Amino acid sequence: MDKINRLSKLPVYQQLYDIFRKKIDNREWDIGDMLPTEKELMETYGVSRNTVRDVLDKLTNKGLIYRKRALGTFVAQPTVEQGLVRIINFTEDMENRGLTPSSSVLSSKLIPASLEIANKLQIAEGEELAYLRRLRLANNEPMSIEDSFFVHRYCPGLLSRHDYAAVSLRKAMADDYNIHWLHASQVIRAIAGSRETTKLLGIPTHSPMLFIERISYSQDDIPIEFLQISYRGDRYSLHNELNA
Amino acid sequence: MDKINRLSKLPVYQQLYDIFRKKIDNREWDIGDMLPTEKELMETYGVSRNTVRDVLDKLTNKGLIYRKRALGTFVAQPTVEQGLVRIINFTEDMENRGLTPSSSVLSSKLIPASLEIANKLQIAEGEELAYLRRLRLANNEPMSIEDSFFVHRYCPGLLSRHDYAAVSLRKAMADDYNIHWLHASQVIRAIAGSRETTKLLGIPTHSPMLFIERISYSQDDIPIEFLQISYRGDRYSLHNELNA
DNA sequence: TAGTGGTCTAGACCACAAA
DNA sequence: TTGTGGTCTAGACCACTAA
Repeated sequence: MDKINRLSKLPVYQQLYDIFRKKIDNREWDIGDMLPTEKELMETYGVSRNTVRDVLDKLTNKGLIYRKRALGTFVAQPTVEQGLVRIINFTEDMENRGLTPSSSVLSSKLIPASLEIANKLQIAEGEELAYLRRLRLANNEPMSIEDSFFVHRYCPGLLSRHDYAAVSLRKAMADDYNIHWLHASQVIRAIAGSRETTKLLGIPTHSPMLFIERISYSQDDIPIEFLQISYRGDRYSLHNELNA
Repeated sequence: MDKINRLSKLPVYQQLYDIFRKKIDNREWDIGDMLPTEKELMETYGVSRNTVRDVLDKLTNKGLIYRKRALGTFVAQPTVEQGLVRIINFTEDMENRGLTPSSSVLSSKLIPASLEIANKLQIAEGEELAYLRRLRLANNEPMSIEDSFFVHRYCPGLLSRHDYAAVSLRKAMADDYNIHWLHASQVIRAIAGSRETTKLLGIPTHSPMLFIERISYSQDDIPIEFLQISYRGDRYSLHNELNA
């Protein structure tokens, strides 16, 4: 049973957020279920209504729950558009789309940073980068080519630690180097696929591709990874919701 | 001078939000400026601190302001990524990018809904649509082709009311039919430009294009407009921020 | 030390949906 | 009518930054 620890350094609302978040992830509160009323939550956790509401507001903003006046608070259907809001990896992305992901490593080596990449990662030209090129598949059909560039100084030996056809880079960064992504900045474009890329994906030369470039920042707000993804235009699209 | 009207049907926080929003838009509170302290805002508008904070929280979530503990609250730099979060029109989008927008109308007529469009707009196949095709330019260079389809029943006579090379459709819908966009749902893809589209844009046939399809909903949550935009891949890209 | 935002409490009354 | 979430108040103490 989760309780609020008044002696913890974490604020009450943060602890409560984590508790609720876990219940939703566990399906203890399942999709469509009504949460306990605000009054019940106050009593269960011994906090004031404003604190409960503060937490529910945050979960509402994240799209995890929704409220119906006079009816209650409910667990929301997970949205599919998170690839444009939350950092998710290829595996999670494909599973959201009901596809089975797999990968193969095409290249894995240390290289010096080009001027362009050095600028994006705020490092010196020529600094050592860990470079990984992977082919991504969905239901065993090629979906995209991913080129990852890591500042090697922050994750020495990264490339030889795991087989990245099976292990997620995100997990390796977290477990081995205690680096967690805080946020990322990305640009989305349409390009004509290069001869090399289209050949790897088994599509005609110059086929249109959705091209994403992303810079990811660690919890200390340091840019660590530069990522280029070329998605097949015929298989991949992005969805999102806009507000007024 | 803006005051809170206690007799208004609008809640206090909503009025306060509108007041603050207007001050930011007017540059009365300019970018980087420190806002009055929470205490001052309480006194100026005669509301409690929680209400002030509630409003500042909402503005923070929208990215319009940011807070620095012990220092104050400040007006944020406008972000350029709003095209992936907020509904904005071509004019606003180009101005955000520092470009000068212009338009020309290529076609304007009533047509029956195809099955595909009828499904997206939740109407019967063959129902009358107002169709408008426009060429969009930035700094007098072609940027995109926009095809708009409106359910004509909700905006009879739309096409003959204004010259849509100059007047925004959004403004016409609001002023003439009292229809305001509540939200929209869109899909982003990379496609090869058709012979017709590329010719209109003055680029090689089959050039890659960023293709956006959007369904926009009125304040009553009724789908009113279906929009297809083909952006030149060499001139247009989307930026956004992701969180963990 | 003074002043800021960050967190939290204990109440109050209102608006809406369902029985 | 009952019970829900929506709005609002008045206060308290804490944590951080700058002088």
